[in-house]
Amino acid sequence: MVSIIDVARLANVSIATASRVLSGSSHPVSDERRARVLEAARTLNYSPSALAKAMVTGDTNIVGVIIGDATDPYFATIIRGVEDFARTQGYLVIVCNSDRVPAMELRYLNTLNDYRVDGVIFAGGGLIDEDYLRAMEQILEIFRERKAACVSLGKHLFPSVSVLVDNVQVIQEAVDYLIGLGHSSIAYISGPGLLTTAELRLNGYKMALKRHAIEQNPELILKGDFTYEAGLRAARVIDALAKKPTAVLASNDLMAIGCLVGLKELGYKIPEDISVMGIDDIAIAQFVDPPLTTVSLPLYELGKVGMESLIKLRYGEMKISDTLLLPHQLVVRKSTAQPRTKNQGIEP
Amino acid sequence: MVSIIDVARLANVSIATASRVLSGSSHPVSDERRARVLEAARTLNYSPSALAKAMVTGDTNIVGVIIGDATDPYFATIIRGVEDFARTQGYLVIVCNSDRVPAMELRYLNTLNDYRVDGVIFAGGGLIDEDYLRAMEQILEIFRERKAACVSLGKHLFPSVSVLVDNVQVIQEAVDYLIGLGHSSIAYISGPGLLTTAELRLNGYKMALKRHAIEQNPELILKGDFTYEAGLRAARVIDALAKKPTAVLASNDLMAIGCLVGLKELGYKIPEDISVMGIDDIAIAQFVDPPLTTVSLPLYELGKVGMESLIKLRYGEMKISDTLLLPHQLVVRKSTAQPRTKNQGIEP
DNA sequence: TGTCTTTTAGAAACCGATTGAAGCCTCGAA
DNA sequence: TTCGAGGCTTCAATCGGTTTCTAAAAGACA
Repeated sequence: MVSIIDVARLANVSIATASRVLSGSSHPVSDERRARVLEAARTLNYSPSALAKAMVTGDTNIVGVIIGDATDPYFATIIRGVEDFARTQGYLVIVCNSDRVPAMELRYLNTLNDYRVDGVIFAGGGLIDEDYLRAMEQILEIFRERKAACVSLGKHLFPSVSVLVDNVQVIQEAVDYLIGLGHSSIAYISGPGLLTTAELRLNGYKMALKRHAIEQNPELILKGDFTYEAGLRAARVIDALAKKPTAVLASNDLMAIGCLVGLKELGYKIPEDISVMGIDDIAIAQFVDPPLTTVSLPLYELGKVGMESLIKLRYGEMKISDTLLLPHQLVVRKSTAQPRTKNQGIEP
Repeated sequence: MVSIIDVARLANVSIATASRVLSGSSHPVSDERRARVLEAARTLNYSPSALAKAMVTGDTNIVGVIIGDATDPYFATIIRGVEDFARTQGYLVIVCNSDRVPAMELRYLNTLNDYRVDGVIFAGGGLIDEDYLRAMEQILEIFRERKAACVSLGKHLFPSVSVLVDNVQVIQEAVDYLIGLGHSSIAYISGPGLLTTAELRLNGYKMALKRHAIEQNPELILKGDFTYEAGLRAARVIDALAKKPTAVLASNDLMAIGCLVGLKELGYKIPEDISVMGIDDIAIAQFVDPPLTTVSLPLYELGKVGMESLIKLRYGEMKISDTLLLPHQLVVRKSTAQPRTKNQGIEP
């Protein structure tokens, strides 16, 4: 591999001079020597070692992104946002699929620290787990000492810049919309209990019902895990219910779609027999039949702004305690409608 | 940041000894000193610099993956396969969204080379472009000199280990299946012309027709670009045709789904009025209505085997000229059926 | 001509590891 | 007593850059 030494030798200048020309230093170099260095670099096909540079300057221009699963459109869109912005700023992105397993996240974080990444972005909601949090705070302390940035795109229980959507509000608007349509028996498919996102969204559901003075029915709160299959299972549970709801709100689109497909297979007409609604507005949502009513979250933007915040945090233009809130929007499609008979779900 | 020097000092041993126990060298170290080093590393919260290590050993344990777009389920699945296997082998994965723009790919490759990645994986088909190829071969020559591996998951026109599916065969089986159903007027939505994958698939279509002695109708070959929107447009073109086909084969699922949705909007019943079929079997394919008949490609496996090959290539267990062929499988769902009236599409 | 700036060049330290070669004990054999 | 062999340790070179600090050359001015 050709090094800066070879370039310097060929150009007949010192290593220092070669470095200054090649790295765009502000230190003055005569035009004549500058040209010689550039010429030498070109003929030798010189490629400066980013590793060596990182060792001395202290920053790698690499960031890590911890996601649940790249095949989940939710995370895929976030990644794209992160990477697009990272590229424009000269950063490279390492993607880490943790499947939301605490031990996996911690292992990744240690490895990323070994590589001295300039920062880490946590996509998706935070894990609620004592041991995890303790370990997390310890490793993040090391990051902080290194002045590596920590950004999370969702509520996390450790210190980090947060780029958020108002999850409680998101669900409340969804429930408001369904109630506005005339529904009062609304099933809810929740996310996994140990995720902040799931907890917030469930709270939103409960608060919205309370605000409308609708009594909570524990039977209508179904446990899910944000996967398509969970939605399918929920459909079967709903089908087996004595008093069926007139609408189902899933806490993410993947489950909503699973539920929609499951209900259709069981003979329900959507939205005539039952309305189905999701959250997120992933790309698939518009392709299913009927197209899914949902709340659009700024997934791509979340990634982009997250990456932007990471850089600002590094340059001292933001504080670790800063929080950004991004807007969401209700998207009405065809999977929701007025209930066939008013209150049909409540009165047996 | 605490370095190995600090650990050595605290353990009261030389740096060399500290390095030997910390890096798992085979060089003998007495149990007593070994224990002291381990203890010191733990109390200091020592995190070995992977950068420094990479500088001296020459390998970074980082690989780059060049994809079109992370939000395309096709690439997302491949990435997941790559990353899952990479992790088990101690590699980190840098994801590069090139949108298949030649200049973007080249830029990424240069950057990845600056970081001295151990190898690069090209996901998806190769670009057909003279200038691109020339530049590509030049930069890949540098990779080769560094003994960095180059693997492509699809046919590329530069030297690399290839992990492939038989694209021609895939399409032929799809066409065979449609013809077996009784179709003889089959529209085809192609991919972008400058992609090997698109070219191969189109050839497969033409060869299959020829084999069945069906005359090619240029009107039925529609230009697409592998996006959902291209499928929508194709639906409108088909609708405007005087002699309508009885089946549409899209060269990927995204376009098939676009076409399916588009045709439904135009009032066609699928599959009664017209059969629609895709290629890839991305996850969405089973959620659309009707579920899409397609050919399942081993996307995850492609990524996994690709990463595996990269490592084998590095260790001399494979040659750059090696090619692996992975199996595909026809998946019949509900979007295809016998044509309503035999030969309706051919006789006006 | 001598002195004082201003430019520009280069020598050398440093980032944090790995590793080949050399050195030091200790023990057993001659 | 001397020598050789093994087992551990350590020294120091190395990877490929950046940057501080010193110094030389050139120009300005009296």
